Amino acid sequence: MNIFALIDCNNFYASCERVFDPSLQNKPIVILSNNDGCIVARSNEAKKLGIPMGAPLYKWQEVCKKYQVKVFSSNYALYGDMSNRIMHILKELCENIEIYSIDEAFVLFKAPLKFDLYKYALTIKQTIFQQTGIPVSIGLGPSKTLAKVANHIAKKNTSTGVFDITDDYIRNNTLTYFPVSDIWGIGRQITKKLLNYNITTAKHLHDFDIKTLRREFSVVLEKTIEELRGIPCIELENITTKKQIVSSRSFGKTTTQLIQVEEAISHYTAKACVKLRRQKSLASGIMVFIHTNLFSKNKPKYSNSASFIFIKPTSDTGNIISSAKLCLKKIFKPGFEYKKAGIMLLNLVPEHIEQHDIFNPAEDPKKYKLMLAIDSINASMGKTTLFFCAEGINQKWQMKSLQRSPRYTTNWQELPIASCRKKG
DNA sequence: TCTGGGGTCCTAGGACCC
DNA sequence: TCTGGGGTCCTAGGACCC
Repeated sequence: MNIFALIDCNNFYASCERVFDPSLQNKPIVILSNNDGCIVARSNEAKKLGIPMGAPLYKWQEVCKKYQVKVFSSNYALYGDMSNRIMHILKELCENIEIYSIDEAFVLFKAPLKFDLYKYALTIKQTIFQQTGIPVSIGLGPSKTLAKVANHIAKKNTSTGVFDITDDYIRNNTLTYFPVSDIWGIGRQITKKLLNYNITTAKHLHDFDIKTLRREFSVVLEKTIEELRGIPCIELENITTKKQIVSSRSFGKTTTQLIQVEEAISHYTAKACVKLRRQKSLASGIMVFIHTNLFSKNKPKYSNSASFIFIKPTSDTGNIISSAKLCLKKIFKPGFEYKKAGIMLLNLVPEHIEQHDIFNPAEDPKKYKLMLAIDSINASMGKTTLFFCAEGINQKWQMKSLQRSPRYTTNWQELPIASCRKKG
């Protein structure tokens, strides 16, 4: 039997902060979303205080003060770099790996297995901790969904941080106590609907007549049930080319000025184009959206979007920014206080498939080379070394990030300093 | 004062065709 | 009095994930 493993970092963002500041050990930590708005990650100590995931910081400000919770802005330069290091180690230790998110990866161990998988999982865990300082948990099972379940258990109920759910007896036992809402793919809406069938645990779902549920729900739930039964339906994916690329942000401060929204849109477009070229794709179109603060009770609300289809797929930042600006002009209405804007690159196609004909000659190769040159300069000398004028210089709309820790691993000025003091 | 950002997949329903 | 039916393609929106 093939076995899936899910390797998941424990409280990843909080753990990253701790690696470089050991005084944070055993202290409650929370990490904020972009713009310092919501709490998006918590250490175990913070979870114990009852601080929920996704809560706006201002609602928990007092609790944070009272219990001296350390509050950080998100530091993606640091988290991304730590993630790369961990995935690199995994690739050295395992053959078939799918990077699922910044802090998670699936590994497929193909039958016949020639070694003790449980022991090997312990080795993986120890190696990652030794080389990066990040603790991980590992779940093992015959399907991805079961590996996820096992990972949950590994995090909460084991001393080793590894749990294997492959054995039938262990699986049955575990599913009996596992809430249906904790299953991968079962969200709030489906949990609510399942309650009508008295399904509250993973075991209930595992045992229920699959055809009945198929009629009421979608094929997605059907697959989940099969997976709980140990029949893998969700394969390991190793392609990481995106089908669309989104770049959007809330502004640090609202703005009524077209020029500022234009700068922001241009900046987001430039960022998305870098990603586009990195995965060697071309975009067939762009969608631009803007809106005011949709939570505000007393101010006028407005939101709108517009899209533009290119004559032929492209990855040229200059051209795409011009199209983005055209879209923005169509939907921008003066007098509103804009809070957020963003763009989406649509229908991405691989570079090499691009069809040329006499009416649509290939993109100017010089322009393409220029783009690659800009990308490589920015990659080696810092993201903002070269940028398009349209992105603006003041960038008054830039997000808030007041409590970011140093970018310990990616910025020369912010490297951690080791000092030794002489005794006596 | 203060409410994230970036993705995927599936389905229903409309438009259109013969 | 009676107003087809089947197929495809596209899009918007919902649900989920981290």
